[in-house]
Amino acid sequence: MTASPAADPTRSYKDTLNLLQTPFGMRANAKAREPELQAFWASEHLYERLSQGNPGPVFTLHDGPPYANGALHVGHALNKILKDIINKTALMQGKRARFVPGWDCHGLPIELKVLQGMKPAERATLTPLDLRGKAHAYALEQVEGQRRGFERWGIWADWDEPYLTLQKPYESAQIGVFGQMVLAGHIYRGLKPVHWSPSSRTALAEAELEYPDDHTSPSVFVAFPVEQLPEPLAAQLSAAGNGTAACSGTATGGLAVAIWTTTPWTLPANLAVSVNGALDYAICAVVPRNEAPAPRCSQLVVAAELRERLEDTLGLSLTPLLTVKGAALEGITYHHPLLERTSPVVIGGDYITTESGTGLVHTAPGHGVDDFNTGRKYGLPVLCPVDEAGNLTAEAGPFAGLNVLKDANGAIITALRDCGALLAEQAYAHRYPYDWRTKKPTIFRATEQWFASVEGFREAALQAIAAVEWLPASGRNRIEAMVRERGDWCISRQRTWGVPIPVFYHRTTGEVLLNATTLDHIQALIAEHGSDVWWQRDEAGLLPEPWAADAASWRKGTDTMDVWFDSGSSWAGVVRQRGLNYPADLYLEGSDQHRGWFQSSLLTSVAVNGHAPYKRVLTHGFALDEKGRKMSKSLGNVVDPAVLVEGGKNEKQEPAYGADVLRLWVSSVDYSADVPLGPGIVKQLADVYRKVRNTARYLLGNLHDFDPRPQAQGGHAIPADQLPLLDQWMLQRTAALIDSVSADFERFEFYRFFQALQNFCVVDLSNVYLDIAKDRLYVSAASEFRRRSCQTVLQLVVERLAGLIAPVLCHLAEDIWQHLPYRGLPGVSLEASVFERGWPTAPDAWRRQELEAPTGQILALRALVNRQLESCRASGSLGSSLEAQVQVELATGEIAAPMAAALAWLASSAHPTVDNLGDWLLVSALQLGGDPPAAVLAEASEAGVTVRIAQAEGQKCERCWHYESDIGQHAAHPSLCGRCVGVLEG
RNA sequence: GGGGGAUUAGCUAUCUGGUGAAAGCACCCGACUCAUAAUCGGAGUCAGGCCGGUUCGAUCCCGGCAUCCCCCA
Repeated sequence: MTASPAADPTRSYKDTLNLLQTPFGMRANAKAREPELQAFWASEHLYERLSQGNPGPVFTLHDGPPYANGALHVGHALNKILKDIINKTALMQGKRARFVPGWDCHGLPIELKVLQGMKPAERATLTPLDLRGKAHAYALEQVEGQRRGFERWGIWADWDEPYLTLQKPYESAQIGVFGQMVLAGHIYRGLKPVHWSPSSRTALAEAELEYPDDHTSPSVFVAFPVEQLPEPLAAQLSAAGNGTAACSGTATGGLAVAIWTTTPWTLPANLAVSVNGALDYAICAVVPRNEAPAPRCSQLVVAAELRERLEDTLGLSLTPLLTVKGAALEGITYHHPLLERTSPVVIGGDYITTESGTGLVHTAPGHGVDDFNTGRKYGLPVLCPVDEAGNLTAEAGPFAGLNVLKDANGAIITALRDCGALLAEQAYAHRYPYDWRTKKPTIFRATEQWFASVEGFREAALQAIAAVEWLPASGRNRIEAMVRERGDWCISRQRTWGVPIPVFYHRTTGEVLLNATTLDHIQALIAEHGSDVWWQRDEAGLLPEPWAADAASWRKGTDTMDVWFDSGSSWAGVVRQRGLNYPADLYLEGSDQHRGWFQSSLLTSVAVNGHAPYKRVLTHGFALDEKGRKMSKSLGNVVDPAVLVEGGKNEKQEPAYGADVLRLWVSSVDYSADVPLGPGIVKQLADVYRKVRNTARYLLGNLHDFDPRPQAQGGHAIPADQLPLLDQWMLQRTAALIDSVSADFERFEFYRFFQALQNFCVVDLSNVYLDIAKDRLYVSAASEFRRRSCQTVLQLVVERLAGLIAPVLCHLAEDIWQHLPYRGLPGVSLEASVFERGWPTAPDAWRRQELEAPTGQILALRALVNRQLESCRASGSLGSSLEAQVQVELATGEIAAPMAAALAWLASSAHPTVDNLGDWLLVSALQLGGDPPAAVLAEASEAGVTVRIAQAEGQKCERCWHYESDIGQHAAHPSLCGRCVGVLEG
C-alpha cells in the first residue's frame, strides 16, 4: 500500500476495505439452480449412499400411495414434503431412511377415464383384457408425470424402484394377505344392497350415478295391521282405556302401523318396520274426515310430531290415545298387507326422523343400506325378490314378473288399495340416482358380495390401535370410534381394473372353491404373470389339481377387490418384501385416511398378524386458501404447485419461486389443522427465503480469505474459549438454535423451526451480530485478531445454519455448502454434500447461558440509544449513528444494578478491541459517567439508565466513517483516522 | 342429519384462570449507499368469531350459535 488513494481520484478508500466477495447470488435463480443441485445429488448417489450405508438403524416412513391420476396439487406437496423433511432429517442423523414411494393404480376412476376416452363403437367391442391393458398404460403414464413432479420438489426416494399396486410382486402379496384372511375364517360371502342399474344390468359405484332434478316417485302411505303387542305396551294401552282395539290374531279393524315409501315395488321385500327409539310416537284413534273412504284400521301409530301434518295428508282425524317412546314399540308384530307374512317392529338408527313420512320406516334389507344394517342387527334375512333386469321374482308372490321401474308400482298400489291398506298416495319429487350412461333410474338391489368379517378381529384391532402412537392424539379417538362401529368390510367390486378375487364357483351347485391349494396356485400364477392371468386363462389354466381335471364344472369369479384392500396390503407388498421395518416407524397422511388407508392397512395387518402395521401415525390437515376456504376452480383460488415452482406464463406476475419456497411453506404452517396458502402467503415466504439466503450470502462473502484450520495448523481459526464475549454470545445463540430446532424436528413441529430460523437470521445475526461485525470485518486489517475471530464465528455458524435448514431448504443448504470458500484449501477436508456432514451439533462449551443476561442488558441499552438516535434523525441533527457520541450514566442503587453488572462484564473482556460498548452501539464515541457532552441532542432515562446523544467530536474518517479527532495526522492519508492509517501502513 | 377439527394483529406463529402477553414478516416513516433488486433504525395499528354459564375475576374452563374444513349418512 504505497500510493495514497486520496491522491488518486480514480481510487477510493473503499478498495482498501475487506468487503465481501462471493459468487453466491443474492437471488436463487431457482429454476436453473435447483435442478443443477439435484443433478449433483444424483451424480453423487447421495440418497442411495446415505439410505443404505448410514451407520444407524433402519428408519421406515412408509409412503401412502397417491392415486395415479391427475396433476399434482398442493395437497400432494404438503404430504410428500413433510415426509421428505422427516426422511432427510433421519438421514442426517445417520439413520438408514429408505423411502419407497408408491402409487395406487387400480380402481374405478382410472377405469372410467379410459372408458371416457373411447368411442362408443370401440367401447362396445372392448374385452376386459383390452380395458385392463389400456388402464395399465394410463396408470403408468400418470405415475411418470407425478414422479417427475415429486422429484422436482427435491423429494428423495427410490424413484427407480417405486411400488405400484399393479406390479406382480405387489399383487401376489395382496393375494397372499387375502388368502391368509380366508384361511383364518375372516372372509365370507353374503348379500348386500348395492346401486344397481337394471338398464345396464350391472352394479354401479357412487361415481357412476347422477341425480337429475326432475325425478318424481309415486309415494304411498300404507297401514300394516298389527298382530300382537308386547305385554307392557298392551297393558299401557288398556290402562288408557283402549285395550280392545288392539286386536289379537285378527288384522281387521284394529291397530295398524303407518309407513311411507317412495318405492312401492320394495314392499314385497318388506321384512320389518323400523322406528327411532328416542322419538315420541302416538297411538291414535282414526276417524275419516269429509268424504274420505274409511280405512280398514281404527287406530294408527305415527310419530307424535307428525300427527297433525298426517291428518291433512291422509284426510283422517287422528286423536292421540297414548304417546310412547319408539323404544316401547319394539316387539310389535304386524301382518304384511299383501303377502302371508308376519314381521316385527324394530329399532332403527338416527336416520329415522320426522322430516317426512310417518316416523315409521318400511324396512327391506335387500333394498336399502339403512335397511340392510338394521336388518343385520336383528338377524333379518336379506330378501331381494328382484332379478338383474329389475323384474320381480317368484319370491314376490302375485307380483312376479312385473318390472320394478315400469308396471310393478301400479300393480302394488292397486293391490294395496283393494285390501284397504292404502292410506294415501301422492307424487313425490326428490333426488334419485340414475345410471349416468343409460340415463335410466337405478335401484338398490342385494347382490352376492365378499366381506371381511371385522367382527372376527375387532377386539384385536382396537387393542392394536391402543398400542400405536397417534399424532395428534385426537386421531386415536377418531379411528377407534370408526373401527368400533363399522360394519363388515365389503371387499368385492363388480369391476375389471383391479386384482381379482381368486375364487371359483361350481357351475351347477354354486359351491365356492377357495382353499389353501387354490390360493397358493393363483398367487404363484399372479407372481409370475400378473393379475391379467385371471382374464387370459380359462378355468383349466387357472385351477390346480385335482380340480383342473374337472375344470369344465367350475366358473371363475368376475369380482375384483376394493382398492382399499390393494393399498391396505402395502405393508405386505412393500414393507416386508423390501426389508424395511414392519411395523413401520411412521405412517404420515391426511386426516381423511383415518377412514381410508390407516384403517384398511390396520385391518389387514391385524387380521393376518395380530398387530398394527405402524408404530406411529402422524396426520396433517388440508390445504385451503388464505381465507380458509377450499381451493376450487370456480373460486379461482387454486395454487398450482407447478406454477409456484417453475413460474407461470407471465413470469412477472407469476415468478418461479422454486421448490424451496414450496418446502418452506410446508415447514411454516401448523399442519395439525388445515393449512392456508395463497399469493400473499407465498410472497411472504419468498421474502423469508430471501432473508435466509442473503444472511448466508453475507456469511459466505466474508469468509473468502479464511482458512478454517486452527492457527496451530496454519489456519486462521481462533479457539472458542479465546473468542471475545460478543462471539461467545453468538455461539451460545447458535447452540440454542441447534438445541431448539433439534427438539422441534423430533416432535415434527416444523413451524417452530420456521419461526426460530427467522428470528435467528433477522435478529441475532442480521440486526445484531453482523451489524456490529461490519467494522471488524471491513475495516480491520485482513489478518487482525479482531477480524479473524469474527470469521471464526461466521464459519462455525454458516456450516451449522446450512445443516439446520437442509431438511427443509435442501437446495439452498446445498448451494451454501458448495459455495463454502475454503473448499479445496490444502489441508481442509470438507464433506462433498451438506447431507454428509450430519445433523448439526454444538460443543457444550458453546452453551453459556450466563452470557444471555448481560448481553440482553446491553442490547436493551442499544435499543434505548437507537430510539434517541432516531429522534435526532427526525429533527435532522443526525444521520448515521456513527455521527453520534453517547454518554451513559447509571443511577446508583438496585435499579441500575443489572446494567452496571453488564457493563462491568463487558469491561472485563480480554478483548477490548471487540468488546467495547461504542462498537456494540455503532457509535463513534462512548463515555461512561462523567460530565455530559456540551450540546446534548437527545436524552432519555429508563430503569436508572440515562443516555445522552451528542454530535461526535472530530471529523469523519473517509475509510471507516467513524468520527475521530486524530484525522489528518498522517501526510499520506490526510482524511484518515489513526486506526485506518495503521491498517494501511501495516 | 351425525362425528371430528379450526376460529388471537393484514400474514404465519406463540404463552397464559388474575388489571394480561405477544415475535417475525407485511404496511408506514426515516437512515445509509462499505450485503445496494441489499442493509439498518423507528413508529403505529391492532386482539382472542358471537352469545351465555361457572368464577371474586376468563382470551384461557363449560355450554350454545356462527363461519370454514375433513369424514360419514
